[in-house]
Amino acid sequence: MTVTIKDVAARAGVSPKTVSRVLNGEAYVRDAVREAVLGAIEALSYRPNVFARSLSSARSYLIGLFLDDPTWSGYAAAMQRGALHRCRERHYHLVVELVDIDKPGFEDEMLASIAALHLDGVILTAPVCRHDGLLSRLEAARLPYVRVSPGENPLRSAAVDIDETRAASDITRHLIALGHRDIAFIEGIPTHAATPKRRAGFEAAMHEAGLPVDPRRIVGGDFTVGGGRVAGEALLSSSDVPSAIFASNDDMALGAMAVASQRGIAVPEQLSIAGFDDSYSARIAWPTITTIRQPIMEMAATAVDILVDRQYRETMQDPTWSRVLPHELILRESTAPAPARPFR
Amino acid sequence: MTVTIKDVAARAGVSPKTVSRVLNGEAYVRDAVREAVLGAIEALSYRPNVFARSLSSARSYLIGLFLDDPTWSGYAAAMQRGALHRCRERHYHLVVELVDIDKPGFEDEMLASIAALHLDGVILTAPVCRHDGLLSRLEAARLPYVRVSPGENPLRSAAVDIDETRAASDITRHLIALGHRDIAFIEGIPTHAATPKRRAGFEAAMHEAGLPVDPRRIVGGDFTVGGGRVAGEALLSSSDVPSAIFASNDDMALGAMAVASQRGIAVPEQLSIAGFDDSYSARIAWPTITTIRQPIMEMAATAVDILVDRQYRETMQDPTWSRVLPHELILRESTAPAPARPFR
DNA sequence: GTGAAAGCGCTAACAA
DNA sequence: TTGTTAGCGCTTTCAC
Repeated sequence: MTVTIKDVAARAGVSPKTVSRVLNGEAYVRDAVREAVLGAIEALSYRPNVFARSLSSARSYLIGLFLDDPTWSGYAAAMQRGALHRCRERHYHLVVELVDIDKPGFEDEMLASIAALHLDGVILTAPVCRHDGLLSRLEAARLPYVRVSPGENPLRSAAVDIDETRAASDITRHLIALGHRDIAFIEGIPTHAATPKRRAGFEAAMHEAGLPVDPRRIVGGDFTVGGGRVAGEALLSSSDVPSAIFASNDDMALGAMAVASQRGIAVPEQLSIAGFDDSYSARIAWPTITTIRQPIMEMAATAVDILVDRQYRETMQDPTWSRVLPHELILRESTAPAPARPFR
Repeated sequence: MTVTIKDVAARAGVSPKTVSRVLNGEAYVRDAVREAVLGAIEALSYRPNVFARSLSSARSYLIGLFLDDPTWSGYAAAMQRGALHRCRERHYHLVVELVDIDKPGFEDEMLASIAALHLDGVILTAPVCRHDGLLSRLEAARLPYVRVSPGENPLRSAAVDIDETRAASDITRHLIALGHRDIAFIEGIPTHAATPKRRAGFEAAMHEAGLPVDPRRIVGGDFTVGGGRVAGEALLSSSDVPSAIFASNDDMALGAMAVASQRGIAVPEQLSIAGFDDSYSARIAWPTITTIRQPIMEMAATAVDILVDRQYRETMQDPTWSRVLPHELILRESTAPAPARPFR
C-alpha cells in the first residue's frame, strides 16, 4: 500500500539504513549507491513518513510560527507565506499558532502545544517576542527560537529585522527632497519598540537637512485610524498647517487623511502625507499612501533558514546569526512637491 | 525526561493500554480506574506524543485549514482562530496552509503536503472550495473535507454556511424600516457564488415591501474599494440620487462612501450606506459602516467538529452533516432614517 | 562504506 | 474489564 523505506531499499538493492543515509544527506555513501537510491525513490515516488522519522530521531521537521493579533492586515499573512515557502524548500512543515499575549496562562498553552508537536524551533513575531517570561521558558525548555522585529534585547537570540530608524529617515528625506520644510510627525504608541526608532529617524533626517524640529509639530498617536484622526485634528484645525505629515504607520496616515479631506485640504496638492508599513490601509486609501515596506516574506524566510541550521540549534540562539534586511520606500499618490506658498 | 504513557501507567497502577483507552475515550474502563488515570495524567502533566500515536494508529490528529486570502481581510484570521480553539478542545492540531488557486499545479502542492502530514481531514474555505478538480482529487484520496461557504454543489460534502440571501434581505429590510424607498444596490463580482444570493435577498426584501427594483439602481461591482468608487460615481453623479445604497460588501461600501464624501453628500444624513461582511474596512470607515457579520469563528469550529466526528469520516462527506449558522445585523453609523425629501 | 539489531511511544489485535 | 504481544516506519547504535 504505502511505500516504505524497505521498498526503496529492496529496489535499490541496499539496506534501509543506506536509504536513510541518502535521505538525510549523510556522508559515507558511494556516489553510485546514492544515485541508485535516488532513482528508486523517484521511481516509487517515495515520501518518508514524517511520524516515523520524528519518533525515532527526536527531530520533528516542524517549525512553529507564533502570531498575535492576526487582524494586523497583511502582516501576518505575509509572514505566514514567507515562512511557509521556505519551509517547503527546506522540507520542513509549518505549524501556525495564534496566541493572545494578554490572556493569562498563554505561555502554558504555547508550551503544551510545542511539547505535543515536538517542534524543532519557533519563530516569534513582533508582539510575542517582547514577552520576557516566554523567552525564559523557551530557553529553559532548550527550544531554539528566532525573533522577527524584536525591538529589544538584540543579543538575547538571533533576530531578523529592518533598520527602522533608517527607514523613517529615508521617508522623511523623500519629503524634504520634495521641498517640504514644515513637516509634522505623528508618533506611535509608546509601548511599541518601533515608536522611538521611527521618531529618531524622522528627527535625524530633519537635522541632517538643517530643518528645525518644532515640538508642536510632533503629536502622539496609537497606531490606529482613530488615533490618526485625533492627531490630524490637532495638526489641521488651526490656520497654521504643515505642508507634510509623516505618520508612524499607515492607519494613522489614513486617519489624518480623512481629516484633511473633511476640512477641504487637498492631498497631495496642499498637504503631503506619508505612512509606514505598506498595509492594506495604504493601498485602499484615496489617494494611495506613500509608505515604507518591510520585506516581511524574506524576513520570515530568513528566520526559517536560521532555525533550520544545525549550528544555530546547537549553539542555542547565538545572536551573531541576526540579520538586518533592506526596506523599501514605496512612492504613491499621497506625496507631492510642497506648494509654493502655504494655503492659509 | 519526557513523560510517556508508561510513566502514567505506573503511577496509576494500570497497564499502558488502559491509559490509552482513557486517552481515546474508549469504553470498558471502570470509572474508578479512569479517574485514577486522569489523575496521573494531570499530576505528570502528560501529553501524548503525536508522532507515536500517528505512527501506530493511522490517524494523525492533524487537521488542515486551507486558505487563499492574500489580503488577509480578517476573515482568514477569524477562521484560523475559530478552528484553532476547537482543535485544542478536541485535542487536535491545526496545520494552516496558504494556497494560491490561480497558480497552476497548486493541487499537487496541496496533496503533497496533505500526504506528508497524513492529515485526518481538511477545511476548505470560500475561494478554495469552488475548485472542482481539487474536490475530486481529495475524494479520490479518500480524504474527508468540509467546506465553509461553498456557494455551489451543496450536496457534494458537508458544508458550513450562513443564509446569504436571508442576510441580504435582512439588511435591506433595515433600510426600508428607516423609511428608505429609493435604494440602490452594488453587485459583487459575477464569478463569486455569493453575488446572486445577495442580489436575490435585496430584491426579495424590496418586493416584499412593495417597492420597485429599478434596473438603473443596480450597478455592477467587483468587491474592491475601487469598484465601489466606480459604482458610486455611477449612482451619485447625476442629480437623481438614491437615499440609500446597499453594497454587496464593505470594501465597495467604503468606495461609494468616499465618492459621497467628495461630492459633499453627507452620510448618513443625506445618504445611508450599508455593506456586508463586517470587515476591517467597515470598522475603520468614517462613519463606520452598517453591515452583516458572519459568525466566522463558529463556522470554523463547526467545521472542525464535523471533521473530527468518526461517523462523518467513515461515511465520507455525507452532506446531511451540513449546517447553516445565524448571521448578525451590525448597526453602525452609516445608516439613518431617510431624509424627509430628496436633497436635490 | 555498509548492514543488523534494537527501540522511539503508542495502539491494534488478541488473550485472560 | 484489563493486560500482553507485536508491530507502525524510521533512525540510532554498533558491528562488519
